[in-house]
Amino acid sequence: MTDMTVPVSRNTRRSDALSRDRIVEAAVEVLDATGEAGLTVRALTAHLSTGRGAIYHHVVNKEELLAAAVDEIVGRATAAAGDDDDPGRAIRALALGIFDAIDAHPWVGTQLSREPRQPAVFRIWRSVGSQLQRLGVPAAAMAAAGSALVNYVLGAAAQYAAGARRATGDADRKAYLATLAAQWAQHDPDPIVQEAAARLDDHDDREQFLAGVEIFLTGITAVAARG
Amino acid sequence: MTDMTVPVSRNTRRSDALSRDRIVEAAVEVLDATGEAGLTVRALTAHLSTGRGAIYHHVVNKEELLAAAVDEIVGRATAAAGDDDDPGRAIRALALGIFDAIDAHPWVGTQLSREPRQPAVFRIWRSVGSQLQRLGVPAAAMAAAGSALVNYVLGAAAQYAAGARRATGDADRKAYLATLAAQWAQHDPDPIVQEAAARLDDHDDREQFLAGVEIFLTGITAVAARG
DNA sequence: ACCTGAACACCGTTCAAGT
DNA sequence: ACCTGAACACCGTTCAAGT
Repeated sequence: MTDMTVPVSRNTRRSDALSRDRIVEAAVEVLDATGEAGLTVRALTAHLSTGRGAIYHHVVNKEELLAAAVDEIVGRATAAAGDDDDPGRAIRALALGIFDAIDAHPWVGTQLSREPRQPAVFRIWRSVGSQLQRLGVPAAAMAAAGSALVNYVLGAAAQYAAGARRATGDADRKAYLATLAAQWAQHDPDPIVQEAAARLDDHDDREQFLAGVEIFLTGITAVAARG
Repeated sequence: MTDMTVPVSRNTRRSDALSRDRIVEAAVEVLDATGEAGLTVRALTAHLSTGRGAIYHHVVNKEELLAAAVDEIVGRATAAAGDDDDPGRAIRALALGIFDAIDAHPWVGTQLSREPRQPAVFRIWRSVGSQLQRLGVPAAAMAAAGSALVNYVLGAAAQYAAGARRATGDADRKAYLATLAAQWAQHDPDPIVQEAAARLDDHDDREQFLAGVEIFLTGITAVAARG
């Protein structure tokens, strides 16, 4: 069993005033160290060495806190990938940035698809929309194109997050996929499932995620051209 | 004289043995009536008029129970939409079947994207895979095509579920989308967001979901042809 | 074998009381 | 104003005890 305890803050500057930003930062640390289930108000107050009620002085409730933590990570990812001259490359970079953020912080993937009205989702919509516009997608097709890409990215995020949750790093992920493939193959005699399982066993899901983005880009270009 | 024997309970099914199927059926009823948060072991035992521990005689834990409830609904949806001669039409029907199932049972949408290793997700993979095969997607492209489509459907499922959770029926959903659009527009001055919000206000999300399926089908066909 | 329901080890959130 | 921590109203799960 791995030790799941969160290290107590290096130096108890209890005299610092608590703030929303400090609480969100602490939430990210607790989530990274112990996962979604590990973020309890009690764990958070222990990490900040304060009382439970103090949290509620700066944050409405746990849901809002989680949304803020997700937005923190997604904000970094979208900011890091926005400055490519070619909009197609910018979209691939944006998608990969989100993928890698979820690989590093699996709780982000799960939380992103739980609530469409959260800041982080607005942020993704905005980035996707601006790149699709630069790509030349006409206004009439924008809503369909944007939601197709956003839904794909969020769907993939949630699915891959389950793998990343159990296994971070390349080797671990390969092992996870092998197990998953075995489970599928055992669970279902259908030849298509068997085939998919066999391929799952030795593919790179980061590459597969990108292949999906490629399919979308090809589709949106063709649909926009004939629409 | 009237018969004075008071029936202990009109619900004589109490004497029926409890079974896994009966428990799953009851879980679906509780979920439909009170939503995800309403499915507690206590509520379920009340609905079945039994003790808490009895549940654990037939079901491993709450997570497995939820997965079984989701599979029940998704099973009906995939069965209803599998017999079209044209694989393209069959895929659209399959996607719409899942969309409508989530509209009627919003908790399905949220739960589907939470765990890739659940029976309902296998089921969707299987249906999608078999139709893509009939569509002529070569084996080498199958994993990418399948995961693109499945991830899109699951991502959309989760996003639309949030709308359906608050508003079932056409009029309510329109009202929800109008509120969401207003919230976006207020939250963000970016012209692209403003544009998206304006369109969100008067579109049909069922139609938009289908437009996304169309984009992916077009992309898959084009990529498979040149691959 | 199947079921019961009290007990256990947790939750998020509130609020009178302190500084 | 900001913080504390006991108290409240819940959870899912277990298990000795009953039939």
